[in-house]
Amino acid sequence: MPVAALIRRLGHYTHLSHADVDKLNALGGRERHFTRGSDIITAGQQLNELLVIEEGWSIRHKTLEDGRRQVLNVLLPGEIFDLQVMIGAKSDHGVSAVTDVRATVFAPQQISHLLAGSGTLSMALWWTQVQEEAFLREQIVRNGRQSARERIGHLLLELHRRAQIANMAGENGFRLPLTQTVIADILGLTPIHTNRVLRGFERDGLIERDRSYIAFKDHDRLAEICHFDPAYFHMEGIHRLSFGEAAMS
Amino acid sequence: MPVAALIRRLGHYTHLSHADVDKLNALGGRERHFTRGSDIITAGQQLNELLVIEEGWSIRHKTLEDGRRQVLNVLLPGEIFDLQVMIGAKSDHGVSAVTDVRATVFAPQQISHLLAGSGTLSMALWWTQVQEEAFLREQIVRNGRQSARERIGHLLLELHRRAQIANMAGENGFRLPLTQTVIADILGLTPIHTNRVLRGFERDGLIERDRSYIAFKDHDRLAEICHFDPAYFHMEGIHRLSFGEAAMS
DNA sequence: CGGCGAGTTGAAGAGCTTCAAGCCTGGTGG
DNA sequence: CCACCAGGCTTGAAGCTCTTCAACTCGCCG
Repeated sequence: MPVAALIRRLGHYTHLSHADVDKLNALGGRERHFTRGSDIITAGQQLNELLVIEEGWSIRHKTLEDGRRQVLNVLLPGEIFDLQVMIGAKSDHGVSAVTDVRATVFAPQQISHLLAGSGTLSMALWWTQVQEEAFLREQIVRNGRQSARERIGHLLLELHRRAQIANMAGENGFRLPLTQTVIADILGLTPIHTNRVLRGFERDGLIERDRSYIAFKDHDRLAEICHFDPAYFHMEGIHRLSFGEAAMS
Repeated sequence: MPVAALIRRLGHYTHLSHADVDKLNALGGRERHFTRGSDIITAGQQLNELLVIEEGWSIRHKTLEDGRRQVLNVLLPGEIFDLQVMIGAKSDHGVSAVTDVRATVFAPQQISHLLAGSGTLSMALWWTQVQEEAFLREQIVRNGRQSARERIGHLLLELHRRAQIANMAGENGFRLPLTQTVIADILGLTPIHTNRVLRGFERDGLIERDRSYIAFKDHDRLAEICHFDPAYFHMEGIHRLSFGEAAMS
């Protein structure tokens, strides 16, 4: 099952037929491993293969000459089918593994054929793109107009939900293998301040932490404080098959 | 020429054959006008038509319950072919006209057929998506890790370049019909501070302003101060036709 | 047992916001 | 033709959030 994580993710919002699942599994693809801290994609690199994360956490990021780093998004299993590959562009940002990562690598042509061959799968893959773009937009709103407290709470709630979709989280808690420095780089803050806010959440009885594990003690109140509304996840499913129909015709 | 702006934009990075241009023009599409300040797309709206801006400036934006607004991106002529439409999703953000806007409206099926029918056009349209996603990413880095001064300069340089691509700007200046409040909402700042920084740029001889016109007096120095590197525009052109080939097969 | 990466805490200060008020410009109506 | 109004721009002063600098602690692995 080289793309089990992708199949699981797609299954959360659409029904894949056995035939579709078979097509995905038949893709084959090469398995690759990345160790904690290593680069999966380097900024400026010519993209000629397509990657799907199977296991582990990674981040898209960009660094200024003076060393300031901004994390663009966190990548979980089932994610990272990148449009940039489809036009053979150079990557404008890097991707790094924050834990050990297992991924499956495809040739872009394999995906092209998939898109041309199944309406449902085409839609499903466009949906993954729509969702990732939505995460980027939410990141802009969060970092642009929310306070440090709101940002950190909002991020925790988003990652918890995404971890659930990837089958990596329970009802009220999850393992978050990101250092406070990485969290700060996601949110445009300093690690020091990130630390203070997290401790504040604990003091206020909103969360509990044990090593990398985060437990929500009052999920609803936290969601209210942070204005967390997961509508941007676009989980409502597909409503039209416009592109798929055309691709099949 | 209902899609002249789109054709112009695509021509900046790839060569469209006469046949391709004819196909684009044959799309027809319905012309729509929006007055300054009106909504083009409302957050939560079910998307069932596809829009290309022909003339005027607009913004993607999202507003929190308490009124704080964040602008996600600025849209110029030739832009806004939105993946969300292709899967019939509800929009997770609004789009508003900041000047009077003229746009062309298509049915998603028209674009589907286009994608299935021409490799070059498919690639060209994917490229527009790649570029828009790159603008979002750059927005995250800018707002997350740059100072107010850097952000404002960087934004001015980006918009100038994009205005050039849309044939709306000269070598060293352009008309920027955004109020300082909108600029502040793009950059996650207050209009007051935005004003102070702009005046500071004038005092330092970096720019001159006359009503909505911005002139760069020392473009290179400003670009250096703001770490502006337009690599993220992805203007280097297309290197592979993987998707297009498949779509044509 | 020593060292390293990550987390924690304190104190001082910078950058940006908030509140408040005045000004300028273009458009409107008497 | 000009008074007036509204929206946007400008400036000042005070204050808060977050950063910066510095030091110490904790847990883990060799």
